[in-house]
Amino acid sequence: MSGKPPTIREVASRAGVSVATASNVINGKVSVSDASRRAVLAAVAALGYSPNRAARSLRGAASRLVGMVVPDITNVFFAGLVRGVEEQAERSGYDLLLVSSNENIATERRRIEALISRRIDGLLVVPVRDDSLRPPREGAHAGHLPPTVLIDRGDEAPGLDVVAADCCSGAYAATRHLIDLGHRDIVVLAHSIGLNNIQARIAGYRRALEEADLAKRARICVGGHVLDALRGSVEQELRRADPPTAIFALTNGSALAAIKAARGLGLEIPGEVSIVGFDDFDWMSALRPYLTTVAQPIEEFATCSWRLLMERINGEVGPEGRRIELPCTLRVRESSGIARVQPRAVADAAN
Amino acid sequence: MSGKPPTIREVASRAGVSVATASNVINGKVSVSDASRRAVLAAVAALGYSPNRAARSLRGAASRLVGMVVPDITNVFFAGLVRGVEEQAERSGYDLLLVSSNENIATERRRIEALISRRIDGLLVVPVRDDSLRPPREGAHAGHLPPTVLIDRGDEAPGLDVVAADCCSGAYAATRHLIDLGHRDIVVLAHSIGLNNIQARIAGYRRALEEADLAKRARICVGGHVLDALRGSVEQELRRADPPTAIFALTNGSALAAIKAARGLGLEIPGEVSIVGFDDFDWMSALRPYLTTVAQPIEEFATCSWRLLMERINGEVGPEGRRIELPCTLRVRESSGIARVQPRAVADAAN
DNA sequence: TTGAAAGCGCTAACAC
DNA sequence: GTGTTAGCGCTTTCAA
Repeated sequence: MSGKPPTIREVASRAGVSVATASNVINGKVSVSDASRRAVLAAVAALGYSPNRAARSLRGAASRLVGMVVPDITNVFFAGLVRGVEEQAERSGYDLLLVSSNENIATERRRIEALISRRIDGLLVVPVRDDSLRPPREGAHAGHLPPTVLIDRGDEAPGLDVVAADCCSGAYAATRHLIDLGHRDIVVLAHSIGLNNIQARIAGYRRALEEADLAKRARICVGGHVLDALRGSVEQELRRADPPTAIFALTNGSALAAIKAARGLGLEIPGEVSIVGFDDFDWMSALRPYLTTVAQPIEEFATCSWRLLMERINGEVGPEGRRIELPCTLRVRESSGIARVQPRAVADAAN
Repeated sequence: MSGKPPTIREVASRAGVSVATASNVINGKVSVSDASRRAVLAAVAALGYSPNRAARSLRGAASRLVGMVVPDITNVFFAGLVRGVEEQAERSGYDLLLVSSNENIATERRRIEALISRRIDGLLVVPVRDDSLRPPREGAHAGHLPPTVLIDRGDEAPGLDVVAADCCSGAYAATRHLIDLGHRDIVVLAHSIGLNNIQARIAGYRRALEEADLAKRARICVGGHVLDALRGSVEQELRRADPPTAIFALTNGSALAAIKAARGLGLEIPGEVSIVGFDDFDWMSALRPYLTTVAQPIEEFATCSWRLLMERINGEVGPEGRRIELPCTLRVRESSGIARVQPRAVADAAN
């Protein structure tokens, strides 16, 4: 249909000027005579010319392109993050190239490679694992990463900044809230426990338990990434002889699994089992009961990580990695209530 | 930190071979001696070399890059679409560059421009408007679009394929279902009515109404893109002297608004008002009542649009645009029930 | 103010 | 099998 895109040379010849002049007009840096300018602009319009950015960045110019990697675009938390970052990028005159790693470390590596080979100026990553951005062999080559900021997950890696939530305090507050409501058997629910941020949430949970002399009753339920499997694990937990009176779901996905499990067993929320989730977003407000949850500051994640990235791209900071932790907010709503006194009896009655 | 990325020339000299040989090893096309191959591979590893794709595609090679544009990445429908397409791309050995237009036509144009200037091989777009991909001035320059497939929205545009759902039939089935349940006052809810697919849904609704001699009772409520505003519009509708007994929400966002409005007014679903939504996804299953909805075949959207795109990229089809409509599925669940007999009385009782 | 020409990293044609 | 080299589209000296 559209044949080959026109080059700057065609624009120049059509305008009757040299390519250098055409380039100068297009980039509007150097002073050009009004006649030339008009001619070039006319040629650009007539030809529908748009500069080949690949060639541009080949020549050494900044690409004004930033890559972003998230583990799962259908996760509302990551989607919100993307939206926030995109707004920042727009404002700073950058384009955002988004890819998803599908929680798969090989895919992640491959996609990042693809991004880098497009000569992006910077990289924002929610890594699959805390150490996935670390070079394969320690001490070996750095892998030529552009300025990079890790979000939500990731240890301090050499030269990489990390923006994360203060998950420990958030989880502490949630657990504390449950304990204050009289809960003694609180099970924590997670997809997996390999990630630092999940570990931090568990640490916050444990700390609250310890303070209440409940340390021995800590119970952690790990159910994997598949919704139905996760839900199955919760049901199993709920069917035990000594079922928990509260579930603290450490991610939005596990909160969903917890709700479905309780429903499936015919348990009232929060009457028979309280549920506290993580993250907060629109669709939760249609839930009955409305979920009590630990909200992460998505907007701040976006602005903060963008700021760090810009500082790195502009070379305003040293090589050492920085770590910023943003506070979470406990939003008490309807899904958490007074603990039932005799867990077992009530559970039996439900049958 | 990482200095300048190594070039193929450095790899070649370190391996003691020519750049051509290095290139041949890296691209693995031409036969190369084992010794050279080993040397080059070693150099690549040692240097952490990764080919500059910008330079590659500048040389004329396909970029194996496909761009995708969605109006709002936080919309579960679009997010699901992206996930599906990504899987297809992966399978075909393409990388996916995703950008979002934020339902803004200027942003859309700009981002597409950016994508094109990266020399993508193809483009997948859920356009902001049905005609946003049409060249500004008819008959003027084509704008040098690469092979492009429109998804979900879009008229037949010259040379552009369109993959959409058969919204008309889907909406017809939903309306029919409501009518069969005894509903006579069904209001349709939408963000706006400018889009073809929304028009098609309304057409299906009208057709069902006409068949039941209810054509005169058609009622359309348009509430904009802001959740709270939309919800306000629904509440207003529900507060009328002759309130509807059922709401047919034409998008997942408006379904959410409808639920919140009914809740806010203390109306039982489906006892006092039935709700049927559009789209289907995980979090809906935690809703009580579970939403009756018209599900669009997201997976098929992805596979089908990818297939069309590949056909275009490989030049297997003529220049005329194709249009494919995929069937929707009505999923009857809990939010739709028998219509209450005396709408007004019940509504009053609720106060 | 303008133009000629070098060269970014790479691949492909061609010669050895 | 391997090396030399032209040139992709662009920006950027450097001269005119």
